[in-house]
Amino acid sequence: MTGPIAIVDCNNFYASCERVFNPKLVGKPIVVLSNNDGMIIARSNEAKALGIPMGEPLFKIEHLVRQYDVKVFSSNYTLYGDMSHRVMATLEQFSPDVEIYSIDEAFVNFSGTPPLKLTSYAHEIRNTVKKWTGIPVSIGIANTKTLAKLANKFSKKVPELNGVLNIFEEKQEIIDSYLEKTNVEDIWGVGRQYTKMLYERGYYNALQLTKADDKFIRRKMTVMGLRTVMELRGIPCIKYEYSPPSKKAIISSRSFGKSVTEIEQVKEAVAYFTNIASQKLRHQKSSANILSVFLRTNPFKETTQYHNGVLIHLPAPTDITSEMIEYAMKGVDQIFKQGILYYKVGVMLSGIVPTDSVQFTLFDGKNRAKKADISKIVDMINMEHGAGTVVYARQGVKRDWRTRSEKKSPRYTTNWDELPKVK
DNA sequence: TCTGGGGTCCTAGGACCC
DNA sequence: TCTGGGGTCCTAGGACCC
Repeated sequence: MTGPIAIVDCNNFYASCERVFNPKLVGKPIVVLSNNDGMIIARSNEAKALGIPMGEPLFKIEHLVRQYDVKVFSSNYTLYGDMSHRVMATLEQFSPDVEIYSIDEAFVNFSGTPPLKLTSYAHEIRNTVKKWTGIPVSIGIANTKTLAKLANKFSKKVPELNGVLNIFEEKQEIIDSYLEKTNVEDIWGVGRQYTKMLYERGYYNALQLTKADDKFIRRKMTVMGLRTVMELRGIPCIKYEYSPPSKKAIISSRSFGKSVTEIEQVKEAVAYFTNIASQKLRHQKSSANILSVFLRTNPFKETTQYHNGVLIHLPAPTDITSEMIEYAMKGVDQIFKQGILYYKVGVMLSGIVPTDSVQFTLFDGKNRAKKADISKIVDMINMEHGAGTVVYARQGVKRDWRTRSEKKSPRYTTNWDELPKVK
């Protein structure tokens, strides 16, 4: 049995979040920057209309910013994360089966809704989300996830649709007309490399792709590509996930606000990222078998390039911050080289297992249990009193390697001191 | 001066085993 | 001259997503 699947996608999510608490920004071009205020990662429609591309470094569009008074923001993930929760909670009022796919998108299972009512129900959802959270969303509905994503693109692009396109059990010729109007690079699952390959072989739009030979697709695009093509044909291949499976890898990394050369600074940063990663690990009640540390220079600079990483197999799966920091420091010692301008470091935890399956060995004794308790207590204090209330000494206090973020909006919804003021 | 961070899945190839 | 076959596990690298 296959029912209708909807994708609900927030329009220009980060830019919309900035706008919710700052009505003066309505109608103004807005861009949001990556960590370090480096490049553009989100744009309002007005900014898109000015021809500002995604992923462009800020310095390359300074002239546009000045000329059109573009409002520029550093990314404010605390705000976006909280707004995301509000949107998702609203969706859960309408269906128990909400699969949160990313910070600004969710698949919603509509098996229980009569097909004739789908479109008006989607409009109702759209209006409610806007009213309750201030965030505009667009909704695509179809028989498969890939077709729902495709419908979603049109719901955004075509103003007459008012933010909703439903092609569930639509006549094949109507679906074909949408497929024909979709370039291969706009298909979910087709990226830059596959686009190039497909163009070279004369496949330009999604309709042509549905008629391609399965063996050819399998050979050139692996089973993933074949799944995409099947889904375009209306055959569901990509599962609907009710509750997200635990993460199989957890990464924490960031580029520095300035070049770093000293091993002590690298160690502080690595300890900091190890702490972040292990908190995420405990949050999903998991332990890790493998910890890897990596560091690299800035690939855009012409200084001596160096990148290296080290994979550390932990003697037993753990979720204890202090243990992980210890191993991470040894890892840094192994790969750190003198005389290098470091630009980015990070930590990855993998080989992840549920913590309840981990047995403490006879030799661990009380000491280890105590350490595990300390990690949990630190988490609790930081949750209650704000992140960073208690930190591990290794992380340093000065942290002058920190990321730049000079144009950040207040944490309107999560920080007592930064709530919007009533005049 | 200035170019993100955090994930997923698949495949090929090497090491090793019997 | 002739030099197996099948399996597992691991890692690196490449593709994709937002």
